[in-house]
Amino acid sequence: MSKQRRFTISELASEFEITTRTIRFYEEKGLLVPSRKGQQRIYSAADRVRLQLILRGKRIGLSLDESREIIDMYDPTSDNSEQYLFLLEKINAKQGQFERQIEDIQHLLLDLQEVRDKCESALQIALADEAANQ
Amino acid sequence: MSKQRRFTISELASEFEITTRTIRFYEEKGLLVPSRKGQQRIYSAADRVRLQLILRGKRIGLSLDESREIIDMYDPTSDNSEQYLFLLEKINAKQGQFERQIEDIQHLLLDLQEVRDKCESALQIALADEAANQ
DNA sequence: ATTTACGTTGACGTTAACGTTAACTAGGTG
DNA sequence: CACCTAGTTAACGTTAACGTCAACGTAAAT
Repeated sequence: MSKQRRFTISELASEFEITTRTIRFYEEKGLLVPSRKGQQRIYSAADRVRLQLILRGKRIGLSLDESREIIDMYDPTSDNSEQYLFLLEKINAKQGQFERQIEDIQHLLLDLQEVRDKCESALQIALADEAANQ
Repeated sequence: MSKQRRFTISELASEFEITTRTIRFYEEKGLLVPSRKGQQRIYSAADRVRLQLILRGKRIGLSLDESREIIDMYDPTSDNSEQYLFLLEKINAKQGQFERQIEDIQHLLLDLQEVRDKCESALQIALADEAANQ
C-alpha cells in the first residue's frame, strides 16, 4: 500500500517556511499540479517531494525553470531509445554542473578558512593589547 | 615585488564571458572599486580576484549582497576584539551555509544517479524492442 | 446567525540583476 | 582630417520570483 498522506497548502507552507502565495506561484509555473477537492488544493506525498526538490534547487541557485527540468527528468515522458539517449545527455550535463558547483563551494570554503585563520590571530593580538592597557 | 598586471574592462569581460555593463554594474553596487586613468577604469590583479569571487558566488546562488559580505570579510575593517568576534561569527555562519549547500547538491546528485540508472535500464529494453521489430 | 479560520482567483506592485539605446569623449590610423 | 575603436555616463526597459491587496467562498465554532 502506498502512503495515502495528504497535505493542505498551509501545512506545506508552514513545514517549509514559505508562503501559500509561493506554492500557488509554483503551480502557475507548472512545477506543481496538486489535485482538488472542490476548489481546494490537495497535495500528495509526491507533491511534497517535488516541492522539497524545488526548494533544494533554490538554495543552490537553480532557477525555477532549471528545477522544472530536473523534475521533468523524473517521469520518463519518452518511450523510444532516442529520447532516452537525449535524457541521459541532460543528466550528464546536470551532474557535471553540480560537481563544478561543489568545487566552487569548496574553493569558497578554503578562502573563508584563510580569513578565519588571519582573523583569529589578529584577535589574539587585539586581546593582548587590551590586556596591556589595563 | 607585487604583480603590476593591469586589465582593461573589456579584457576582464571577455576573459570571464560577461559584458562590460555587468562589470560596471558591480561597481555601482560597491563590489568593485577600480582605479582610474583619466576617466577610464583600470583593474588590478586584486580587482580581478574580487570579480572571480563574485562570479563564483553567482554560480552557487549567492546574491550580490551576499558576495559583497564575503568580500568585505577579506579586508578587516575592524581593530578591536569585539569586531573580530563578530566577524568570526559571520564566518562560521557562512561556512555552515556552504556545508549545507554541499549536502543539498549531493542529495540532488544521488537523485539524478537514480534517474540515470532507471533511464539506462529502460534504454536497454527499448533497444531490445527495436531490435525485435526489425 | 455570525464570527473566525482557511481557502480561492485575479491583478497590480516590488526588487535584483542586468540589457539596451543614446549621446559623448579620447586616442590612434590611413 | 576623417574615421574607427574602446571607453564613458545617464536613463529607461526587462525578467524572475514572489509580495500585497481586494473580493469572494466554505465550513467549523461560538
